[in-house]
Amino acid sequence: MKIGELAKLTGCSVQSIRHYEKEKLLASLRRSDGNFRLYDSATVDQLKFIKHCRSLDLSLAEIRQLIALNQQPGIGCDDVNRMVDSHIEQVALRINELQDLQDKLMALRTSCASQSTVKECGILQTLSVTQK
Amino acid sequence: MKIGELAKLTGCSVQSIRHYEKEKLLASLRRSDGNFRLYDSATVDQLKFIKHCRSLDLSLAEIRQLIALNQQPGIGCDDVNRMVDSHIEQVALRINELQDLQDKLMALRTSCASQSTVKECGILQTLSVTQK
DNA sequence: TCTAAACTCTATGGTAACTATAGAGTCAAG
DNA sequence: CTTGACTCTATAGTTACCATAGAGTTTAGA
Repeated sequence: MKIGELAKLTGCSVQSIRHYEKEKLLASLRRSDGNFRLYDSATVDQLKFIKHCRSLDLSLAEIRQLIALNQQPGIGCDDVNRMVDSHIEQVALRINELQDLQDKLMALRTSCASQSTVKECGILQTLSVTQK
Repeated sequence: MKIGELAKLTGCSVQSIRHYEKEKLLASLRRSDGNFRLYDSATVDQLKFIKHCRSLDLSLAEIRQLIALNQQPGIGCDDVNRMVDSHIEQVALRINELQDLQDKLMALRTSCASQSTVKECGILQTLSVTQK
């Protein structure tokens, strides 16, 4: 099949697929006489794997690592566990950051009564004050 | 004062300051005979304002808007409120996304017993399965 | 006075994971 | 045999910077 059909089957955009190839996440492939990329059902599965990983916000570099690990069935999978653990940690950190941010934004929001003018706007005044 | 001192006083990097200038967040300025940028204490305040906004994750475009609004003291500040509200909404959305992600990652993590091999790794198996 | 260190300048390329575009070539149907 | 749909490569854009190169400026010490 050609790239357009692969895209439809997996829900990836054509450009993403070419991007993954450039980033070496998709195995080297055959080309038609007219230089079109040709794929088979194995590629569909590979791409779905990648898409699943991306939906978990794993980076392309991490996915590349997982693919490499996957090709050494015999070795221990501690590395896989470590990657997922560290990813969970990153996400937790980011959630905390965003919650702090949310608190600050809410506080800021209460500082301006609507119907006020820019001159008296508590938000702009607050933003002009040096942070602690 | 020159850019290095401004950077020290505000905690911004020299490059950031030059970047803000290019993005028209800092007013046009004087230059020394040797073409060095020269600043005064008003710039320190402007830059602190910008830094405060950035700490709230406002984009440079949003900050540019706030600065423009700030220069029209008489008009209503509904636009300011709207910006902050929409920002709060964006952050809330992102937090929800990340929490969903966190749940998925935790579930994934439980699918692999440590001491397993890659071949049997529940994580890799799970990732290979098509998503709902 | 000379010189070396510290500072500044502009311009450019890199980051992440794509999207969008241009300009050209390929293929299938009517 | 042509038109439209598809594909190709290469390039620029997104965001808010950071890093670097290569050049010029300033300042402090010898």
